[in-house]
Amino acid sequence: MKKTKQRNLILSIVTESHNHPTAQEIYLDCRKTIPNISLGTVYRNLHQLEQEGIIRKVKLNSESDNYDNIIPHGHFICTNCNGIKDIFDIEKLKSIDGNVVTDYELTFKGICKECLEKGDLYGIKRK
Amino acid sequence: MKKTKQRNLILSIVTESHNHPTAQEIYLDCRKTIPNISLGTVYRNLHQLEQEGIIRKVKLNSESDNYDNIIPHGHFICTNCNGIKDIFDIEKLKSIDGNVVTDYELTFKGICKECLEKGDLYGIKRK
DNA sequence: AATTAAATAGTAATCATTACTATTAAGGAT
DNA sequence: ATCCTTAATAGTAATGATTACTATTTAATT
Repeated sequence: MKKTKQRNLILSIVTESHNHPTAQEIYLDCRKTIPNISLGTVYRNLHQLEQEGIIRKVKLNSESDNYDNIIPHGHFICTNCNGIKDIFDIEKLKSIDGNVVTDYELTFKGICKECLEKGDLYGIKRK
Repeated sequence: MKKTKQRNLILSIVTESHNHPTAQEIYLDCRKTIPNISLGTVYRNLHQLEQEGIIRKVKLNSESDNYDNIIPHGHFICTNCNGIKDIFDIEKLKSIDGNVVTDYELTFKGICKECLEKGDLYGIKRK
């Protein structure tokens, strides 16, 4: 992976903004620095950086995907103002730091019991 | 909300399948019973049923949204076979029922502290 | 400086979702 | 049971996010 100013800029926007930006938002932000950057370049780099485990894609409230740093944390979405906060403490479910929790969504990833038992790892069924 | 055979069918597919189907999958399943059902009808009913709190939209691995029953539970996605399991027990993070957990995503929803303090509820900022 | 392969900009294509419109059919009133 | 009103539907067109494609540029190596 070659170093380019486009990739560095995209990476810094995702990791330093703490705003969970979408590809479109990253694109607009990039254009302040590199006015003729291509939207395709933004998408391609987001995929590559995600593949390398340098950033991660998260699915929040918006139609489009959001991108975030890889520090493990959850998110709190206010259903009133649509604001999003990072949550590092998962102990108190009814109320977190004064925010009232009315709903949550939890998704784990890993290797399922059946694949482990069969030894069917990295097989052709992999997406 | 009037009762229609299309809506009943869509609802039963979402709540009885336990497969977290996408709109497309629900559409194809519906066509076995109502061959000329419209894809728009599927989307419209999914939205209405979601608004009524009868079903919920979840964001899993696929490009498109998935639909699920409203019984509170998390999901376990196998990164090897892409299978999805419902998770009702959230105690053991490293290993759940024999599945190895390597990653997770947690999203809360509710009303944030700031909105509560301002009394800014159901305001114009609402999405 | 010359070379090579990866990366880019710009554009076209794809796919999920939404919008639109004329027609159909619930469900209440007569 | 028939009429009436309005929501719901089927079918199609439009939108918007993402991906694919291609000629050109550029990072990194010789």
